Amino acid sequence: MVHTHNNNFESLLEKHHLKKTGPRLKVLSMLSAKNVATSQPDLEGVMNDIDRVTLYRILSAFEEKGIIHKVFDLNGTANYAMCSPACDEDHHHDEHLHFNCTNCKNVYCLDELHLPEIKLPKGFKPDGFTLYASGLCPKCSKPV
Amino acid sequence: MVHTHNNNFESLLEKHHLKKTGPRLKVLSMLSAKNVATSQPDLEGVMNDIDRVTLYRILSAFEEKGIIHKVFDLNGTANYAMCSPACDEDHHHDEHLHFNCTNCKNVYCLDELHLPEIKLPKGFKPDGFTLYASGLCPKCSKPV
DNA sequence: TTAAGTGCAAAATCTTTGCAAATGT
DNA sequence: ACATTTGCAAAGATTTTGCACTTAA
Repeated sequence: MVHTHNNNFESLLEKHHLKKTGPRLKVLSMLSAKNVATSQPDLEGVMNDIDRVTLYRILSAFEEKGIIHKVFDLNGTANYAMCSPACDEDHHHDEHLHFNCTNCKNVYCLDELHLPEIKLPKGFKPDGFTLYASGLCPKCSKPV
Repeated sequence: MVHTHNNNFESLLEKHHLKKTGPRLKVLSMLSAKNVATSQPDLEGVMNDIDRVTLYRILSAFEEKGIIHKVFDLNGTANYAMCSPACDEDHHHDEHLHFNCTNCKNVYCLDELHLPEIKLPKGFKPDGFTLYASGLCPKCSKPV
């Protein structure tokens, strides 16, 4: 996966015709520092210098542009993660696989995995799949 | 409560040591009338004679007892559906398959389907899977 | 009778909107 | 200079809590 520096963040913003502001760069570096999706509350906690409303707006702008994507965890709270390069404004990944750790509560985006083919009952015309698995992540399943 | 035939709803409530009240029976009949999961707002709309708070409490009691289960649609809103008989207080289904129609917004619970086996990266110890598919449901995919 | 359930009011959250001041280009 | 973006205040929406009244058992 890409190792992103500030320069990459800036060009990412440029690419989407968004101004390179402090709050936006901070959100980008927070999100890409983690390999897990981050919940809105957690983000607020870390960015206590950024207004809550600004955060909402940044996240929804990023989502609209295909820079990040939103995933709801098993409690229905929104978590955000960087999109892989395959995502763009018009077409996000079709298949997402998310892992929700019941111990540390982290949400892992396992975008690179392929879902096996799933057959639905007659008449259902799927255009995308999202799989949630819950259980223990590698860190939490390690023997102590 | 009116004396009635021993219908399924009443024995269901009895079984879980819940009193057979009007609001509860109404929720049960609403939910089992539909073969799709119903959102909280939709439920409120139909049950405008029942207090909103009462509805919250009924739903969470039912969920706790394993009578219904909650499923978040792709917008993160809670939808509720009757549990299959395999659900109980301690152990809901491990595998749920939900279909979210992008046209009519209905959420179908396809509990009877089996997920193919999914292999996760090393270290992940899954204990349950939930699959969301989005697209067109049979009704909406029918040619007009 | 009495514990459980309901309804209303009110608090606590969460999310959106409007607008003036600040900032990037 | 100009359009965007931010921060604050305030409105809306959603969910929870407290308490008195009602009801099923």
